[in-house]
Amino acid sequence: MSDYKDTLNLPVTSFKMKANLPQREPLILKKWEEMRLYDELLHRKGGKGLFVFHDGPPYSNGDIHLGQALNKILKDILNKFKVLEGFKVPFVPGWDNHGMPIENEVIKRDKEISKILGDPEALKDPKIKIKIRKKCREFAKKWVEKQKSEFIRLGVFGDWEKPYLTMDRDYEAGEAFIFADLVERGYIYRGFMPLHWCPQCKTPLAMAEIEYKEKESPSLWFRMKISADPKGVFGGTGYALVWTTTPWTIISNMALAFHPELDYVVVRVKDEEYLLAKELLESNSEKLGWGKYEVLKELKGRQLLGLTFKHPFYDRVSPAILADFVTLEAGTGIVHIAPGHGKEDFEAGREYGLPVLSPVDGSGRFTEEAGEEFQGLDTHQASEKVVEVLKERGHFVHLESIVHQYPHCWRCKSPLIFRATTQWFLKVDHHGLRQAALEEIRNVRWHPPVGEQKIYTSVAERPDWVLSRQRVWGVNIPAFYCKNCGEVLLDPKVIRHVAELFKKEGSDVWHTKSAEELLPEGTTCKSCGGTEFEKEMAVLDVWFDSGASNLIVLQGREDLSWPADVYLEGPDQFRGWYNSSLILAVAMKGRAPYRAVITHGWTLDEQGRAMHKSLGNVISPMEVVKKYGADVLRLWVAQSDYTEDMRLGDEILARLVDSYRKIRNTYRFMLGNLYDFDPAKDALAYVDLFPQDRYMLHRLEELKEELRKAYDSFEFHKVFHRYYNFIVVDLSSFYLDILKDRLYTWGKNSRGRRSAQTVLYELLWALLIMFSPMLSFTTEEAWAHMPGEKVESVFLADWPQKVDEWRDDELKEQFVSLLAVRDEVMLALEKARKETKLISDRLQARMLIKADEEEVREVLDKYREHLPELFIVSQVEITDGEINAPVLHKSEGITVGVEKARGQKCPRCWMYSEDIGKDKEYPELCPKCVRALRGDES
RNA sequence: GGGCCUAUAGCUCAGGCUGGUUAGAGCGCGCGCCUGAUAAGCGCGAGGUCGGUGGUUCGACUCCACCUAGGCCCA
Repeated sequence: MSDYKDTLNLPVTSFKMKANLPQREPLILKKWEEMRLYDELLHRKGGKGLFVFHDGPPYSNGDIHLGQALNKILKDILNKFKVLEGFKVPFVPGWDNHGMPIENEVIKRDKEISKILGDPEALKDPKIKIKIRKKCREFAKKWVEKQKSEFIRLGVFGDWEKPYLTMDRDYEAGEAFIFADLVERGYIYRGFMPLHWCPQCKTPLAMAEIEYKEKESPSLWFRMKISADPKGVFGGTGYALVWTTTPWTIISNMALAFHPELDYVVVRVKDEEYLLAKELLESNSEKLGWGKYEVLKELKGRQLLGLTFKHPFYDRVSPAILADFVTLEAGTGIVHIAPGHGKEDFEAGREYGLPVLSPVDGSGRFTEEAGEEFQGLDTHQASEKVVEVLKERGHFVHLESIVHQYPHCWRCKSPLIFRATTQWFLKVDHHGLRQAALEEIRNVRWHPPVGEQKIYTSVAERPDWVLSRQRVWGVNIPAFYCKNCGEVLLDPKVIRHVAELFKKEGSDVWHTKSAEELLPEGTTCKSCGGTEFEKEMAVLDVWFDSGASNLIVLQGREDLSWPADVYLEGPDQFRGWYNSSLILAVAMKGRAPYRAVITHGWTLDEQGRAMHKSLGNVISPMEVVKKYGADVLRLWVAQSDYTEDMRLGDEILARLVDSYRKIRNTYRFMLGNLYDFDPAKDALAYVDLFPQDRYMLHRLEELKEELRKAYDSFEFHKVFHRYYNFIVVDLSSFYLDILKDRLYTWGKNSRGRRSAQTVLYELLWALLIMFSPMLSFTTEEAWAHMPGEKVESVFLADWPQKVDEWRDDELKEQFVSLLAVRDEVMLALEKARKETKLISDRLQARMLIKADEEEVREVLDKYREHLPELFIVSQVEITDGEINAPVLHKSEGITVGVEKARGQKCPRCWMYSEDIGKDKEYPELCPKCVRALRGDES
C-alpha cells in the first residue's frame, strides 16, 4: 500500500528545518562581506533618492548592551526598508570617544598615571597628560573595534570600514572650526558658575556622575534684619526668617528669594517682627515656640521687591528677589540665595545681577576671601562656625538636624558641594538662538509625538551650555591668556590656525607644543601688546563632540547630506544629543539637523524592572546572539512596541524562538514545494489560476499595502504582528494545508499543481523581501533557495510592486463566506471526531451542507468542485433538503452534517472515492491518481 | 519631594481617541487528529472583575479624581 509514496511530489529542499543560527549566521555575514553587499546597495539603489540616517554615537567603553543593540537594529530595520523602497542609504556609524569614564578607567588601570590621584600637582606635567591621552585613545580604539564587530554580528548594514569617531583628527579639527565660528558669531563667553564639585576628587562632576543618597545635615533657622524698607512693610525692627540646610553657604549669601505669587505675613512675636510665608506660619510658630504672635500684615511675594536685608555677619546687604522655585515644602518660604553655591541661586542671581561669591578652594576649604574667621575650614567646620557667629551676632534662631536626599560623588561616595569656577559657556539666548531652536522643533516629525513636548521643554528650560571641563581626555578649548596682563585671547583666526594644526598633527599638539608654537606668528595681546601666552587647559564637553556630528559628518562626507532624514535614539537624548545637535545646528545653520526624530523606550527585564548589575537581571545581547542567533534578537525588536519600554526575559525569548521556528518552517514548506518549479516556464497566467489561489494573491496585495504603511509610519511591531498572523492564519493553517493534496498527488505538470506553485512562488518572493529588514539572515538564506531568476541577495531586490490585477474584491467577499462555512465545517468535523468517533481523519468524512442564505448557497455552488480541497474532506454535498446524518452541527444560517465518505480509500491520495476499480491498469486508485500516474496534465 | 509616561488573558500585541450588543488576535497551555512540512502539520478548548478604589453617566475597559506598581526626567 505504501508503494505509491514514490509516485507523489513530496517537498524537497536543502533549507534545513533546524536553523542553527549561531553557526549559520556568520556564514551569511561572510557572504555579504565577500559580495560587498553594502557597497552594492549604494551603487545599485537610489532611484528614489538619498536617505540619510544619522547614527548617534555610542560611547566606546565596553561591550554593547541591550539598549544599544535595540537601537542599532531599529535603525537597520528602517534603513533596509528604505533600501527596498529604492533609496540610496549610506549609513555611517559613529562612536563617542572622549570623556570622563574612559579617562577615569585609564587612570585607575595605569600605575604610573594613577599617582596623580594622590598628587594633583603631577597632572601639571604635560608628559603625564600626553600619556593619559595616548592610553585613552588606545582604550577607546579597542572598544570601537569590539563594538563594531558586535554590531556587524547583529546584521546591521553600514559603512563599517569608515565610521566616524569623535577622536579622529579631522573630527577634532572640525570641532575647533565650529568653535571658531561660534566665537565669531558671539555665542561664546567666559563666566563664573557653580557646578557640582567633589572636594575629595577635586573635580567638577557632570550630571551623570552624581548619585542622590540620604545624608544628615543641620537644619538651621536664622534671621536677617531689614535694611531698606521703602514700602514700609515692617512697623518697627523687622527680620526675614530664613531656613537652610547648608549653613556654610550663608557666608556667600547675596539675596533672599520670595515666590511672587505666595502670600507672606509680617507677624509680631514679643517685640520683634518676622516675615515669612503665610502658609508656613503655624508650623514655624510651633517649631520655634513662639506661643503668642500677632499677624500685622499680609502681602504677596511680588510686593516685597525693593526690600533689602543686612547680611547676618558681613557688612553688606542682600536684596529681596523673586523666584518661582521657592516652595512651601519646608522652611519659611524665604530662600537664602548664594549664587556661588547653587544652580538655581546662580540663575536667579544672574537675573538680578548679583555678585557670585565662592570662597572655597578645590578641596572644599574656605579661602582668604571668606575672611579670617573661616579661612582654612572645610564646609562642615564652617557650618559650625557660622552657627557660632550667628549666635554671637544675635541672628541665630533655631538649630536641629534633618535627614534628606543629598548629592554624592559616584566614585568616592562623599557628599558634594556647589562651587563656582570660571568656565566657558555657549549663550543659548544669543541671536535668538533658543527661540529659533524652539521654532525648528515644530518643523520636525517626532515619533512618538510626545517627543515634541519633551524636546521643547528641554530646550526651553536649558541653561547656558557649560562647554568647558577640567579634564585631560578631550578636545582642548583653543583659548590663550596673556602672561603679562591675563587678558583672554579668543580669536577666530587664531582658533582656525590651531584647528589646522589639529588636522595636520592631531589634537595632542595642544600638549606637545608651547603656546608660542601654537599661535600664528606675531600674535600679540590686544590689551597690553604682550607676546607671551598661556594655554587654556580645559577640554570641550563631550556633548559638544557629539552635538557637532551632524555638522562634521553629514556636511563633511560627500556621500551624505545635511540635514539628516532621521535620528533614532533613546529617551535620554532629549536632554542629550537631540538637544546639543539642535543647538549647534541652529546656531551654525539656522535649521534643525533632522527632519524626523524617532525615540525608543528603555529595555527592562521580564518583570518590568530596569536592568541592573546589582539585580542580576541584565541580559547581554551578544549572549542572546550566541545562544539563539541574531535573528531571534531582531525578532524581539520587531515584535516589541518600541515607543514604550520593552521587556525581555526567558519566557519572551522562548516565545520568540517558537515564532521563529514557525516562520522558518513555513518558508521551508514553500521552498520544498517549489523544487521543480521554474517561474519562467511553469508559471500560469493569472486567469488560469484556481480561485483559491487567486484569493491568496488578493490577500498578498492587502498584506503588501498594510506592511508598507506600517513600515512607513515606523510602526515596526505592526509589521511583525500582521506578517506573523498572515504566516500562521492565512498560510500555515489554511492555504498551505489545503494545497497539500494538489501539490503532492496531482500530476507534476497538472494545471492545479502549477497554479498552486505559481502562487506559492509569488507569495514567498514577496514575503522574503518584505521581512528581510527584520529577519535579515533567515530571509537571505531562504532567498538563496528560491528557484528562478533572482538577484544575488534579497536586499538587492525591490519592495514588491502593487499588482492591480491581483486585487479582486468580489472574490474576496466570496471567500469570506466560504471561510465562514469552513469554520462551521471544522466544528462539525470535530464533533464527529470527538463525540461520536465517527471519523478520525477528516478525509474519512463526507459533508452535507445546507445554507439558508441565498448568497452563501450561490457561492458554495459556484465553487462546488473546490470544496473538498478547501475543507480537506473526501466529499461535499450541497443540499436544500433536510440533512440526515449521524453527526449534525447547526449554527446560524447553516447546517452541516457529517457522514462516512462513500466508496473506498485511494491508497495513493488517501481520499475516498466511489470510482475506484474503474481503471484496469490501476484498479485500486481513484481517477485523479490514475490521471496523475498517466502524466495527464489537464 | 516635583513632573511626565505606562498598566487589556502566562507572553507579545489589537481595540477603545469621537463612552453602548457576549473585549479580540497569534503564541503558549489542555484535549484530540495525522504520521506524505515529522524535534513538523491540523482541529477544538480553557484562560481576562481590561492594575485598584471612588466619581460622572441610563450605561465605562473606554471620561474624571485618587491610590498602587513599574519606567523616565528633575531636585
